[in-house]
Parts: sequence; structure tokens; C-alpha cells
Amino acid sequence: MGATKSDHFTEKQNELAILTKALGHPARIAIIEYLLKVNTCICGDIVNELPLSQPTVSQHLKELKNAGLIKGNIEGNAICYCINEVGFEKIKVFFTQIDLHLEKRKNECC
Amino acid sequence: MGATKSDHFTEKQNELAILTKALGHPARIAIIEYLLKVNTCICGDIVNELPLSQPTVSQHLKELKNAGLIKGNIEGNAICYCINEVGFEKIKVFFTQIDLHLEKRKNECC
DNA sequence: TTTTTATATTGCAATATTACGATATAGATT
DNA sequence: AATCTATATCGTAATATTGCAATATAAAAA
Repeated sequence: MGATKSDHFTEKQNELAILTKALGHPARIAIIEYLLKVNTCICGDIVNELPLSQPTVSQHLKELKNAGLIKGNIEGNAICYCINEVGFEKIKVFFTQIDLHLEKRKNECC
Repeated sequence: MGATKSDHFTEKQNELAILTKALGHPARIAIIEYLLKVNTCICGDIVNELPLSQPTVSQHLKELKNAGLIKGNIEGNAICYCINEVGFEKIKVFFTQIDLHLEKRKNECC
């Protein structure tokens, strides 16, 4: 017990859950919003921006990268981070479908 | 240590993180997808649909409800669940903003 | 080459999540 | 009233997440 039963759900459901889970923390939302504002930045910029230590920021960046929501390219000494559009495109597809469903049956609830 | 430092982030960031976090589990994605398909249902229907026990499903429903993604109305003996559009509207606003940002600077990355 | 700069990783403590059996609650049925 | 049906809650074990100090790594600058 304790571990998520990923085996019992579809690949699509698991993939989407990984993406939304990665966004399920205010620090990671803040990182995404910052990246949208500045386009590209290095880890140190985010450490200066957020009230978190360097290891903690590094860990959040790793999770966002693993989920496919950001990219990181080595640039000499530092690592340049930016938004990965692939991940956001997948999320968009899901929420677009939800919107279609919701518009079809407005207020049709119990 | 261990607890999320919600105090250090904006209300918007925390609110959005609560919504995305609630969707960050395949069982809860599956519940949302099922509700979109059948419009309304009771807890027992979901228990029959998912490979999870009744208490576990009940717990997931509680989290979705607390996040503002579903609603539950007492209907005699049972409880009728359905999508809460308020929560999804909030998520939509965020992702629409992201889309605008991303379109403005396509492939402008490091 | 030593030092500085920038990130990642390790190790660990605190806390949160996931899952379910057992049990409680509450309305419907007999 | 006793029973059935539907759901929630409690208690608990297993696992995952969050956060950071200490340390490792690796390229740049002195």
C-alpha cells in the first residue's frame, strides 16, 4: 500500500497525471510563470526569485524537466532553462476536450 | 521541513497548485473522464469502474471536491457527483494565458 | 593551477499521500 | 424495528514529497 497503482490506469491517464502532478506545487507554478516572463534563465536566477534554497530549486527544476514541461541546455558554466512546449501542448489537448464536453451540457448536473 | 511553504507564494499560485495537484493522480483523472462521459453518477458507480476500493474512491472524490473540481449533492440514500465547472474555468484561464505567451515567442529558447 | 561560479546529488528529517480493512452514519426497504 | 444500501471516516502501513545542509561536479576566471 501507499504507492499509486499506475498499472491499472491507461497510458494517457498516467501521462496526464504526471504533467498535472508536476504543476501541483506553488514553487513549480512560480517557476513556470517566471520562465514565461523572462523566456530563458539559469537556475541561480530562480533561486534569487524564490524563497527556496538552491538544492530545493534544483529538485523542482528536475521534476518539471522529467515531466516534459521545461528544457535545460548546458551553456558553458551554467544551464539555460526554458519552457518545453511539448508538455503544455499535451495538457492543452486534454483541457480543450473538457471544454467541449462542458459546453455541450451546461448546468446539467445533479 | 517536509511541508510545502505555501506562505511564500501568491494566492493565485497556491490556488492553481491546489487544482493541478488534485488532477495529479491517474485515478482522479479517470474519475473526471468518467464524469464527463456519464454526466452524473454515484460513488458506487466509480467503485465499479475503477480498480480501487470504496474507501479509496471516496477519498479521491473528497480531494476533487475540496479542490473545487467536482460537486456532490445528497440524493436520498446516495450522493450524486458531477463536474464543478468553477474549478475547470480557473484552470482554463491559466492555460489560456500560457498559450498566449507561447505563441508570442515560438521556439525562442536556449 | 587555484579559485570562483553554477548546478547537481546525497543524505536525512519532517510531512503528505495512497490504499484499504474495519467501522460509523444515514437514508431506504422490508 | 430490523435490514439493506450507499458513503464517509478512522486507523494504520507503505510509500512519496518537500526542504535543506553538506558535498560533489564541472566549466570559467584569476
